[in-house]
Amino acid sequence: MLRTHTCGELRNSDINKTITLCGWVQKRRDLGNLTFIDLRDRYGITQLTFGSDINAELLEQSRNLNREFVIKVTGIVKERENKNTQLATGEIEIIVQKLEILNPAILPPFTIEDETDGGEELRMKYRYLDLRRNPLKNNIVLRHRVALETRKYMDSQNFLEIETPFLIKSTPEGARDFVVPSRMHQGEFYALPQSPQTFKQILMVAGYDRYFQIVRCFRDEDLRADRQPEFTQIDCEMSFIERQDILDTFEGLIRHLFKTVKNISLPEFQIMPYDDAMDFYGSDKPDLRFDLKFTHLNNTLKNKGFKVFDTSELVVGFVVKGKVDITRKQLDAWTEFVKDPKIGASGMVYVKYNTENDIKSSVDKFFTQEQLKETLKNCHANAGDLLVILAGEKNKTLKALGQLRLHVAKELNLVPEDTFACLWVVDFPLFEYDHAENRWVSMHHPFTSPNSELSGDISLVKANAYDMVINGVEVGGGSIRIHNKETQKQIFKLLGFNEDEAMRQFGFLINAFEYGAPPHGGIAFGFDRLCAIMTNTDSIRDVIAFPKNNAGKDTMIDAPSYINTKQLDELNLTIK
RNA sequence: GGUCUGGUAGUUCAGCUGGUUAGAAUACAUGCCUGUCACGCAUGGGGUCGCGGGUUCGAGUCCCGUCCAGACCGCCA
Repeated sequence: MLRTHTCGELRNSDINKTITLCGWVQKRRDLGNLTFIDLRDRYGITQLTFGSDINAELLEQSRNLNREFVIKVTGIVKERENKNTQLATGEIEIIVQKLEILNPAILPPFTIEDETDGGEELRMKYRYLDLRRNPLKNNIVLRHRVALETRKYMDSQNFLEIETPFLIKSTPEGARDFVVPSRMHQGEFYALPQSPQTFKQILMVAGYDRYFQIVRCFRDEDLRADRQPEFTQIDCEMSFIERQDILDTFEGLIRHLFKTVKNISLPEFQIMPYDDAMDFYGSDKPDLRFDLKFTHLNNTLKNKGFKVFDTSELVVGFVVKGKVDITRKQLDAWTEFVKDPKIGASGMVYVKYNTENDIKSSVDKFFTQEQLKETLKNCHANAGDLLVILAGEKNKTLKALGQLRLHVAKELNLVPEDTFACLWVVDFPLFEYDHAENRWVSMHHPFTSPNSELSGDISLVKANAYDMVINGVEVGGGSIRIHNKETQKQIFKLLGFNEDEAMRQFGFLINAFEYGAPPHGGIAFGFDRLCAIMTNTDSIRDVIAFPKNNAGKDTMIDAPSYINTKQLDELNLTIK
């Protein structure tokens, strides 16, 4: 060992000890005949002191120490004349007796500080420097602890962590696969798994009735702040269970993680049907940290002579408490927001509940004070509250109002910090219609079991599926699976697979089910998203050591990149 | 595939309706300084204004194209 201690651990109790530290030069403060150096490692910062009255030669050498030099010092721990309460080691300093430069460093392109001056692009290219910074380091440490506590909890619940292959078979359903050409079987390709879905179900058939894995998954789709081409899931599956067992087990996991990692005791999770989530929050992943719950207003506002409402399938709104004095300018901005083509509403109506006898709205011409008052009463509004209303085609309007709800909450600072609103959303539709492909597709995946018979209007069939939502982010989702061959065939048929095709793609699973498949179900958590929520960051890049950028590139190693002709020849591939 | 925003010193940015030698902060270098911890003070170096084309007497600024980055839509069973 080159060192006796780390830069984060020396305290008053260590005074007069001779110690050796290694680390990076964070900062030099040169006062002439006295120089201070902040020495940094993973554990913290310790101040080194060089003085002309201690050792003039060393003082001279200390002047050569620039930012990010890697050095080793031996010295005596002394109590500081001026203590620094900001620093864990702020009561002591090291009077250096011996200095060794282990490695000099060139000037870093941005400052290695909590508040760095570096932009995103530079920080990605020099990720090893970015990772030296506390905010990122703390995230990486938290991620480790979340993984560790996940394993502890899952083990305590009798789950086995079992690895599944990365080189598997491509299936056209769902997201695009990353493919890997096979050299030994030219013209054939492996696919990287989008999830270990089929393998974990086969493990259930194999009798490993409680499986989990912290596993990398791959999807070749466009990226977002919360989407990476490779990402990590906590993938889980259980046999001989019902939905409630899954909800209990994994609410337990999340509760354990928040307790052990953040010392937060989460309240009990709400269970909300998908239809309610859409009807009252306009989202299948409602953010329940704030209210702004919708009220449906067809009864009070439709067929009263206002054409826009009368011709709309749905009139719906939400109350913003105490915001009656909001400016016209802001209301106009909200209107513009919902009229944006990607939101898609055609306008916004507001009602200002000034006092009992003074109600002002943008539709005063069409409604009486009494009608407006009744509407406000319906919404449980009080004097001083503001009501905003959208109208139009039902699903579109609900989603638009849901977007406005998030926008308003953010703009008016209605989102409390350090709060975690967790819920289960259940009873999703089993299918949704893909207008681009003109066919029904699974909303979750084709192994999800239905809640009812597969007859009649299949758009009404609910899935035995569930999502866990925290602060408006879908952190996990799963379902009770189909373990019955006939149901599975029926689903494939409804999805437009012919039997040959289904057998070619999923024959191994269908065959396995014939050898005694237990009733089973599972869930997968987005590990990166979970860590992002626990660290209060918006981008999962901040909790991944080496993420890809917006375009799916790793700018540090410069990937993806071209391969040479020899490699292409071996694979019998040509680039067009 | 699309929409929007941005690209100016090592870095983060300012630079108005086009008009002298493109600025600030910070970083860096040199000098001074014995209690700093965002140390201080003084001095100094540092620019292909992303790239290409166009308009103009004149372009960092306007127009077209292109590249790069970020956010979003599509997409993500």
